[in-house]
Amino acid sequence: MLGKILCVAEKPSIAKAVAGHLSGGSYQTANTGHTYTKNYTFDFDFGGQWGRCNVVMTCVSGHLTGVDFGPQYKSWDYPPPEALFDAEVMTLVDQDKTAIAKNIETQARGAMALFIWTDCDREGEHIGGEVRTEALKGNARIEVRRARFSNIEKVHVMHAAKNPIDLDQRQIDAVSARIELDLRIGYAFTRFQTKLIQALGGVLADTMISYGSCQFPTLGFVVDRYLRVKNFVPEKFWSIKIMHCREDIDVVFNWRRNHLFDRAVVVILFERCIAAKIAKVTKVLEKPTRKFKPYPLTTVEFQKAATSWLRMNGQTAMTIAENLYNKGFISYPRTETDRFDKGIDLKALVAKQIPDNRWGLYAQDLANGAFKQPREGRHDDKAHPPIHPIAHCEPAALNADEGKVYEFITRRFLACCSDDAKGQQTDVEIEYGDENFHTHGVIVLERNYLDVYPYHSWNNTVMLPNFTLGERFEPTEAMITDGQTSAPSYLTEADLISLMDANGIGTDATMAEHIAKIKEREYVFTRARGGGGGSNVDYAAARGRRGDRGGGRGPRGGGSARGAGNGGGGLEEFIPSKLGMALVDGYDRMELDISFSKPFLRKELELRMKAICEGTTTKQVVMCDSIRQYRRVFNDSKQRQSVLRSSCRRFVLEGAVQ
DNA sequence: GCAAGGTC
Repeated sequence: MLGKILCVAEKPSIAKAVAGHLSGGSYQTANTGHTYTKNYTFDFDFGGQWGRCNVVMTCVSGHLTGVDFGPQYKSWDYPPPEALFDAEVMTLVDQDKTAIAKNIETQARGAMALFIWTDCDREGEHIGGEVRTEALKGNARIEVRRARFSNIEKVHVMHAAKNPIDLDQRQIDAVSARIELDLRIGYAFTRFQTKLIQALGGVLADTMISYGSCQFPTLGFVVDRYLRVKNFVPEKFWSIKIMHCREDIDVVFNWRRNHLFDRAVVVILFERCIAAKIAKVTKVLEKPTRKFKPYPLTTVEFQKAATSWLRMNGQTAMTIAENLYNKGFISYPRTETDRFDKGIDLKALVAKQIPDNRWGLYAQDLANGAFKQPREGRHDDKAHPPIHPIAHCEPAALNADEGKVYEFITRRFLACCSDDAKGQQTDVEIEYGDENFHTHGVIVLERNYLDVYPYHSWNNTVMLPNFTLGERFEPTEAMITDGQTSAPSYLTEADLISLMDANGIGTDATMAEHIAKIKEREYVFTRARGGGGGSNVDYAAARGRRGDRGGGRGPRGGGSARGAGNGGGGLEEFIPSKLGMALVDGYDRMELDISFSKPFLRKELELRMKAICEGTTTKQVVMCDSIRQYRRVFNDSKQRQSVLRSSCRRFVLEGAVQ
């Protein structure tokens, strides 16, 4: 009779893949009482202390538990919100996960060991801790180990199975600190500001005004850019442009000084050029150049591309990618990794695209020898490869939006496996009077990846006539040009995602949700770029539109209905509502120790989590310090609440423009 | 009625 080992992965796909590798493809499948999870049974030789064992491989579906306050904190009236900073927090298995928890508890009975196969990131470690808790309920003596793996190639999985490590309690602690702090500050401030602002009445009387450590900085980015556009003062400038026609080509030479803000100075310098009459070629440089193929695709880059090039919002794009993943067409869509692991057979993946009638010939070309190893980015989450197609998919099998996403992911992958585009560039510099001018030409010689990746273009090519170093010529024309500095643009969703990414707001899997959330709360709205008159839409009008939808919330989770239509093609840009402006303005005027509309608070939490992981501090210390800090900010906010109240009155009820 | 993070 063989000993038993229970293996638990973070999600069904990993459980199935690992079971397949360890069993050599033959395992028994049993239901668990939960729709998405299965138990796979087989034998495997773990070597060392365990030897050949009977294995049950199963999984959870993300986090097993959630946190909440006790029933005595249900009311928003009593006790006051600040009580939530000390209130006991309960950790309970989610309602819809009880069957999963029970399955682990049951399977742990009679098992010698529990092997945890959750993703090798911080959240995965915490999920591993949740799995351990359930297993120990069924078997207090079970030995708990953790498999360390960064991809699900067979060799790698086998190695992970035979070389388990321990769960990292520090990472578990770091995540549980984050969970508890987000709950306390989120609930406390949501209740505080909602009650405060609802009391103003009018359109605000029944508005939910949530606070979250990710929502507010996201709103802050939108407001910050809005104000920069609004407060922008254009400045006039002047420049000198030289034209010369040779070999029937009109060449434009641009001024090395670019432009100056003093017209009189430009006129003097221009007159000296004219007086000199003859220009002299001081530099002619021809050299090869290239346009680099893109990096392997991360989730953040996928969302930026989808919102910029595929005309859909980030949330819709993610939902579609998840569907394609669940149907087995693409790899896991939540990844920070922008380099392919050495073990992965990229050529085989390319070959799978040969049957396609859009890019099949191109894939064939790569397979026939044009294949180039993808570039290696610097990010590796050690849990998932870059997003790539894993099976060919006929267009007819997908709806329009799914088709666009699949096409993008596939073309991106083929582009990664191609050669860079190559060209020849020419730089010519001239001296004219005391001033220097330059021109730049490019000829594309080999398009390479551009042939399969229409999202990039290299069309700004300019062919230059021949110039010789040291030659002198009289320019055809010289003129003073004028212009003015222009305001930055309002944020696009891609810009917003970039800012969130750079500032550690949300994760690849949640950024789109935070953006959707601040739209749902009507802190911000989007409109087609160039639309509107430049002032933000009235908050009351926005509320009226919600009423038109029948008073209910928008379709839950159903991004596709609204996400697909972007008003016929233009890029969408983000504008704060009057309520969004009021919130940022109000909290800014309160001058709290730590700004709510900036990413500082979240960044601090991230640093504290990192410190817990590195062992330089503990969860207890972090909880104590953070709660003290939050409570102080809360008390300050309460004392200065009239400031927030008057901002809301001014922006929303009295309709101030700014 | 409130958060952010996993995942289906």
